[in-house]
Amino acid sequence: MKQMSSRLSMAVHILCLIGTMPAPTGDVIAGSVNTNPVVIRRIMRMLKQAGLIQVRPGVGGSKLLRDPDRITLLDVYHAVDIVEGNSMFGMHEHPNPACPVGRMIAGAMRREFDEAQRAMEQRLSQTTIRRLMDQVGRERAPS
Amino acid sequence: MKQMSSRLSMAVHILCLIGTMPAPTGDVIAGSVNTNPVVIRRIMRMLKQAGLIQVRPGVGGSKLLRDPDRITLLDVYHAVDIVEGNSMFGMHEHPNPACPVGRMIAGAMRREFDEAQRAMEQRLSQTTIRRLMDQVGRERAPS
DNA sequence: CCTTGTTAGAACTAATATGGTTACAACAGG
DNA sequence: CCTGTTGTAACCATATTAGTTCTAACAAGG
Repeated sequence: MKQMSSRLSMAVHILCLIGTMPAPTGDVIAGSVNTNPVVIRRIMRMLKQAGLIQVRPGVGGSKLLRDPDRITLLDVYHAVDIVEGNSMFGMHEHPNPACPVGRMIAGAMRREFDEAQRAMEQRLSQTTIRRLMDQVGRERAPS
Repeated sequence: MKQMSSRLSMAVHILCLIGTMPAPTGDVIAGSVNTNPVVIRRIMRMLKQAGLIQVRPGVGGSKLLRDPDRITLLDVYHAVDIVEGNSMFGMHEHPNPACPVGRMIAGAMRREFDEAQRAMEQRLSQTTIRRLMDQVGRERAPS
């Protein structure tokens, strides 16, 4: 299976940077993430639309619109990793309705997949950007 | 984000069919899943390699190699939905080591993503093929 | 032996998502 | 006005996916 887009990890990286540095520009962020500034801008637009950050056009610089204690990985996930229909599990769409198994299997599977996804999202919602910022700071100290 | 491959849902469908019908051929299965037989064979090869089913070449027909009580959705997931490095969360690969955040963020995120994935897999491991077969049978009865 | 129905799999295609890149417009402050 | 920045469209190379065509191998019945 294909991995999830790395947009989520880049977005978390971006938020941690904005929470740590004073108003970094897109180019500075791109330098830390190590990618093209346009890629950063694309993701920052999604974070903006989700109400997580504010960006000053023209003059540059961005800041968090919410306390990092109140931004969870699930918030970021929803902001940047939108899946059609909100279900990450792809399903074959036209099982044969003439077959009893074909007719009933889709609904039964959907329920199980939804539960599995809910478990993942519940875990993501328990980690905040603050927590990651703290980890970065702590590991940095001993040097 | 792109949805996961529908191989997982097709594989579950296949296993439920094999557990329900007596030795269905690939074409019959393809009829119920409503796709090309080669797609079915591709998935069945993975299920074979995982030791979940046995297929009789030439003469046709397949059967489960394990009691459906002992096949979980996680088993099927592992059989067909292999992700490189076993991590479903893609991460940007070269954060700038010259930046404190860039240097430390990858490990911190990896831990959180792994936990989220574990939560999902744990939930998948709690549902068996038998359970889905039963649901199909039960819902079919009232007709 | 040979016909038939099947599994096995290589090779190819169209559609789609993705990260990256270039180019240019809009904007704000000195 | 000049400069550095954000905003965005357009395009590209790559990879995954489900699907398709085609051919070979195989096993059983006649």
